[in-house]
Order: sequence, then C-alpha cells, then structure tokens
Amino acid sequence: MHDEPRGAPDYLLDQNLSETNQNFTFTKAHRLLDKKQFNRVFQNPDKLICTKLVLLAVKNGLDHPRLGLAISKKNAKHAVTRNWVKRVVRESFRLNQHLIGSLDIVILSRFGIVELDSSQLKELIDKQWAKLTRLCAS
RNA sequence: GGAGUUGAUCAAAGCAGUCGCUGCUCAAAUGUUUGACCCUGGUUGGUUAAACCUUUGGGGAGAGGAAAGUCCGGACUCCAUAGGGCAAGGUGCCAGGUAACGCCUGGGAGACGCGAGUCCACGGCCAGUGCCGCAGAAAAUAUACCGCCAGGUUAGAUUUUAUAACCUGGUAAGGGUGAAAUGGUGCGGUAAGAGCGCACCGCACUGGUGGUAACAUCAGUGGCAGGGUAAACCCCACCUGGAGCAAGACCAAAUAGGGGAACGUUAAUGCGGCCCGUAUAGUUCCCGGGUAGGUUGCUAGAUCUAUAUGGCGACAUAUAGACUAGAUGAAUGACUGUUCUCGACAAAAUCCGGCUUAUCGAUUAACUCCCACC
RNA sequence: GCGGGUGUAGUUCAAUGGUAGAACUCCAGCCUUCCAAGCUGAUUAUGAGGGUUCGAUCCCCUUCACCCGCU
Repeated sequence: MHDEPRGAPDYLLDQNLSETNQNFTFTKAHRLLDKKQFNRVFQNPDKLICTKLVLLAVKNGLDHPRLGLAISKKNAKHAVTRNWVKRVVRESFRLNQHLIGSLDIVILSRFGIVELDSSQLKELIDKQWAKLTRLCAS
C-alpha cells in the first residue's frame, strides 16, 4: 500500500473519482466534530455489535466517511489504554477509508477490550469495515 | 571484598526506513474580501498591495517523575478595595528559609540501631467541665476489704503465756483486681509502720553558667507536690472572606428591551454561617418566548542552564546564555528490518511550590560496620 | 477538568469510645399426606492499611471503590 502514487490533492480526487489517485490522510474533515453530528448518528443508526465493540453508522451524503470515538472510562480504566484504543482504531480507519462508503460512524467500546493486544484489536477492526459497508448497502 | 545508610541524575529499550497526526515558520498556487490605479458615460473588466480560507512543498518542535490522588499552599479571574466583631475551621518544641504552606533546612527532647543514620500531631489536665465499662475496699475529695500492731471486754483456762469473738485506736509495709492504685532501691527506726530520718535515683522550686531560643549543665532548698485522657469539650499563641479557567472577557447572530401579580427605602439583593458596615436601584413569582456558536484567557515563568559570592544548610544575590507541548470529541501512532539485558508505573487540559501514593531498572557521590593484606 | 458526598450480615437500615442489633433472605428442625403460611433454632458483617487510646464502627492520617453536581 505504500507504493500508491501520491501527489494528487483531494479536490482533484473528488472531481474524477479515480481509484488510482488515493491518499491516506486523516484530517478534521474525516471526524465528527460536535455534539450535533454525534447526535445525528445516535438517532437512528445501523448497529453492528461484536464482543468487544459496537459500531453505529448512518449515511452522510458526503464523498467520504467520518469517524467518531466514544471509549468510556468504565471499560478502559487508564488514560493510556483509552488513547491506545483510539489510536489503533484511527489507524485502521485511515488505511481502510476508501473501502467504506459515505457513512458517519461512531465506535463504542465494550467490556473486555483491554484484554486484547494490539494486533488482535487491529485484526478485529479491519474485519468490521467490510461488514458495515454490506450492512448499510442492503 | 562483603553488608548497609543517605542523596543526585537518567528512564515511551536502541538504531535505520516508509506512511500518518497537532501547532509554528518559509515559499508557491487557486479562491474570497478590502484599498489604490487604468479603460469606460456607467456596469462588466484589467493591474497591483494587504488580510483570510484551502491545497502543495521545505524546515523545525511535540507528555511525566510522578503528568495521578486532589491532601495542603499560592498566582490569576469575578464577587466590593477584601473591611470590623462573633461563630466555624486549621496549625502547635525552638530558630531560620520561602510568594505562601500542614512544605523545607538546622538545632533540642524522646524512641530505635554496634554505627553511618532513621522515626517522631512534640503547647497546656495545680482555668474550668466531662469520661474512665467489667473487676476491685477504693478510679480521684482518697479510702480501710483481707492483713499487721496496741489497748479493753467476754469466752476458755488452776495461773501465766497463748487462742477465739467483739469493740476502740494506730498503720499504708504486705495481699488480691485492673490498662492505670498517691515516688523507687537499700539502711536506720518503730508496738506495727510510715520521707519519720539518711544515701543514691526520680520530681518540684530558686540561683549560677552556656546558648538568639527550645534546652543542657552545676549548686542549693523542699521532703513529695500528685492517676490517665486535650487525634474529649476547652484554654493559650498564630493563621484563614467566598467561589473557581465549566473563573472571566470579547465578537457574531438572535431577541420579548413583553404582559400580569406581589414586596419594597425601618426594605430587597450582592453578602452561600450570623451581625455591623458598605455598594447597587429595583427584587420575587406566574404566563409566554428563547437556549447556540466562535475567539480569547493559553502559556516567557516565584522559568531553566552555567559560573561566582554569602550562608553549616534550606536558600538568597549577581553575571552570561536559552525559549522548551498548548490540544478542544481532544494531537506522539502504525508497519518493515535489525540489536540486546526483551523494556516498570503510567498521558498534559489555567499555571506554579510541596506532600502522598504507584514503579522495571541504570549510573554516580559521600559516609558507616565487618573481614583480609600492606 | 473543578467541586462535593458515601462505604456496617446476601438486601434495607440502627448503634454516647466499653460483648455490633432489627427486619426480610438463606439453612436446619417442628407442624402438614405434600407445599405454602406459622413456630423454634442457627449462620453470616464494620472496604483496606496505619496511628491516638487501657480499649476504636465511632477520633485522626493514607489508600481503594462507588455516587452526585457544574459545559
């Protein structure tokens, strides 16, 4: 994936929708920023629940997906582990963003997420993106 | 060489590469706005400058010793400039340091250790009050249960001695209870005893010496004050106004800046313990309406590093140099290769000074004890 | 982030510094053909670690867990 050609800015990508001119940035445009945007997702979402995570998704009408995280203090006690979960999820989102449709996604943690190690969590999340896209397309 | 004591410094394991995140800075491009100029009757338009948004490229920076707990103390902001009294709370050997402290340094008393050293909420129950369960004679004005001793009466007895019971008096040595019982040991003394007397120890008072002081030490006097508890009320000395960056300020947008009722200058609110004092000119309830963001505060400071001087030290002063996170659903990660000893506790959120708690280790300085050798 | 509060049997609550108690629950027995109800009996606790005190649920310190308020 590191051999992808680079240099094409986003506004060009938006114009011709080329599959070859992808890049893998993660800016504020790719996040849910305020309470309104979060509430919109919590209103009427498509849910995908597995043992350690809950994913909520809703279509957003933009050209790219957006991500929001809600990792509670109850499930991940220390700030270090909360930050670790967020970073792994964000990294996976960044690398897989072009496989996901135009969705607003909120990810919640469930009990036991601390027991996973870094590679297990990454593998788990990588699987969820494809499932989620199929769920929302149907 | 071994065993220890006290500090100081470091600590995302290190190196290389690719992708990515948040500020800062430089350059370029597109766009928007504003100003000036040009063409023109006017508009459109063109040139140039500045600011802003977005994108691209380059450079550089980017979690801790505890960032934690929120246990103390400050800065800062608003309430009134932070006032007076009472209440409430805190601190508590002495001297110093500090912006301040419940912190730190040095010294003293006490306890522990062979020692280097360590620990220590360490004012006052002869100002007053309260409490001390059970047990015990008695738990605070001391008292007299068992004892011990003397005298008397009665019983018994040939008589005396001795014995038993009762009464009166003396005693605080001995006994048992308890966490705690009115100085300890020894000698003298006595009917038995007792600081009744003496020696030593302890205690209290007075004076001298050393020390800024806490205190230490010496001499004399008194014969002995008087239980514990103040992290019980309390007394004494000192300190403390309240709320907290979700404090507060500004901008844009929107508006209801409305209607009704009640209270009211001897009053209401600020003033969130109470009163005084003081400031403001309204305040409260009901109906109805609205609810929403952005910027700033936000990191240059009781700052850090080095040197010199003063001080036992905490620390202070002077000179030179450095700029070292500032996010806002919240930034430090992922992957690949490689090396080793296979990597603890753990993430800034206004900022500092401490304390406490968690913690794999590494380096280093000073000192103590033991063993061996010279 | 800032500021408050609470920890006692399995549950809900009491308890001047002096043997931690009540109700419900659970268990055993009695009663009943059996179950329920009733009666009798028994088990079970001061979040943890220190300190003050002769003696701490209580007073003080540290720590852990939980709850609440403020955009």
